[in-house]
Amino acid sequence: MELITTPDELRAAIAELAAETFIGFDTETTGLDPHRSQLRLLQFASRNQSYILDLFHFPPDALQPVLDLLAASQPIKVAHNAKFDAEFLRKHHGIRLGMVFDTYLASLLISAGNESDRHGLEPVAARYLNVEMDKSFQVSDWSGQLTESQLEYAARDAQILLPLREKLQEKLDELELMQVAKLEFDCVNAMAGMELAGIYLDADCWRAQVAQTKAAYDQAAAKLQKELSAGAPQMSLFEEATSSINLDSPTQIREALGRLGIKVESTSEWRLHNLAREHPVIALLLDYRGLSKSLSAYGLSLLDHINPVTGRIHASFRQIGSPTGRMGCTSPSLHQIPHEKHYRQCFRAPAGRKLVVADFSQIEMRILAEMSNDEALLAAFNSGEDLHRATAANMLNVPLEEVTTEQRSKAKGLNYGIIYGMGAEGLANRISVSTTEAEGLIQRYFAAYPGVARWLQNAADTAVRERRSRTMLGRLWAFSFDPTDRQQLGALKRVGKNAPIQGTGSDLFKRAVKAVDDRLQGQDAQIVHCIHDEIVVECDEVIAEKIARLVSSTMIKAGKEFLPRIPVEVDAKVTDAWLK
DNA sequence: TAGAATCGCCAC
DNA sequence: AAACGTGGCGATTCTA
Repeated sequence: MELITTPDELRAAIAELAAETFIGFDTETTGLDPHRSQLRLLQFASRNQSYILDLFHFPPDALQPVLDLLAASQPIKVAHNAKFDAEFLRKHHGIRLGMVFDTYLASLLISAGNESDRHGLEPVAARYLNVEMDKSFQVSDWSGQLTESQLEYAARDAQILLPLREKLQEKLDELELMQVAKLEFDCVNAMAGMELAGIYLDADCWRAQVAQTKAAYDQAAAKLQKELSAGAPQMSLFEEATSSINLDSPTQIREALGRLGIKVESTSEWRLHNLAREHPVIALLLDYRGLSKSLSAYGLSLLDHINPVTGRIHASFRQIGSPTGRMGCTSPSLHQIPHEKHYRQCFRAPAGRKLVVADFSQIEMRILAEMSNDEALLAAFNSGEDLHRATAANMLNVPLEEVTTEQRSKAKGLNYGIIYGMGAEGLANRISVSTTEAEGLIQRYFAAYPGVARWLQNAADTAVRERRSRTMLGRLWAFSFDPTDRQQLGALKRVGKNAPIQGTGSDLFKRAVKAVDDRLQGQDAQIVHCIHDEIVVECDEVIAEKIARLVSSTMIKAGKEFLPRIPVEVDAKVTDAWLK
């Protein structure tokens, strides 16, 4: 291990590192938030030497060679969760990390959805190299005088990455995951940029929204409490004041309903929904639940996530958030903000700026058409007609213009349900028809789209036979369902149908995210949010229309790579707030 | 009593 | 007494 303390030593180290194909790269920082913490150490490893650069004791104006090395596409930087390091480099030194091999993402891909595998550097090194690493220094104080053992720890982290990459590369090749790995590695910079930028939330707007909800909630709670207590035994005023029903407790609600003569097995929404018309108290309960959810999940606590330095919300994105490759988002989960206007209008563009909200239209149905090669479905998309209307026409063998609103709505339910492996009962529930009618509809659907029927059957069979599935780019999900268990077999078939579609959607979307992020370089525009098939960009208002066209065309081009036989449509809007 | 498990519900 | 997929999160209830 060599501690670099002078520009001369740095030049020599860079010369050696630059000659490599791969170098290990890691950083130590004084904290986890790039906006509030400092970069302390940069650690590099070549095949035979490791270097540490202490940024607290090195002239800042002599750093350029190392920044150039990091920004260059060669050598490839091997890092564990490179997004983290990339954010600090972008924030404090204004550079984008060049080509990376991310051992964290590689490990996730190789695990193929196995939830028991952990993916920190320590467990990954243990799993693939049989090396025991002591990570206890990770949380040590990296802001003061560093001890020799801290430096050794730091160097070791970078050193292990090269042998780890070799092993992971072997596995990726073996499992034919290199294409999807490349896709993921290429997406790291876009993810880093998005997290670092964050999204602006108008706090006053949000507070007003919460206050309004709170008032409605109080009213609904009081009314519901009164109605539910009607069946309770007579109580003194004191008892009434102290022993009220906990409206958030399914158990207590069930008991209270029972006293009113309404017997229910469970108080879940789908079960209560049909009873709401018959019993006003149930409608009241559902109303209360909506407001309660709104206050707890989308209440003032969201404001706690506003970063004091930037004034914006920097959610944590997980690039591979599920076995299908969809991203995950936490702290807060910006993926589950309701789309009612009073919530989303608070996510805004600051003064002088605009948001471009762009999403792929019906992308999973298009993927189904492409993968299944179903002639009628392909034709439906290529005709440019409304998909659900065309589906209804195909199912009922009637001309397009004769399709009624109700028929279209049922066809829509089928189109969405089918990609989740839905059965007759599920469909019946969803579009409010009898199970018999639902069975008939599904039969008609498969008669209209026989290629889809064949593809779905094959996907389910393959899932049961091989207990795994792949996307167009080869992303793998090894299922842990037990096919001898009846229920799990059902789930296995449904996931077998859905995973290739949803997963290919992820592949396609990530290609788009990377491409859009690349195209926005050098412009006053930045991706600030991603939700499965939607990209939100914040930019200077003067260039917003141009950016919208750029984002849209870039997304379509990325989509076309996956869907050569189907038109790809993107709805892109320039707005002041996160609204469509 | 703290953490795990479950319920219920938001997104795509 | 559900079973159309993927997730996260807050409140309640269970468990040791």
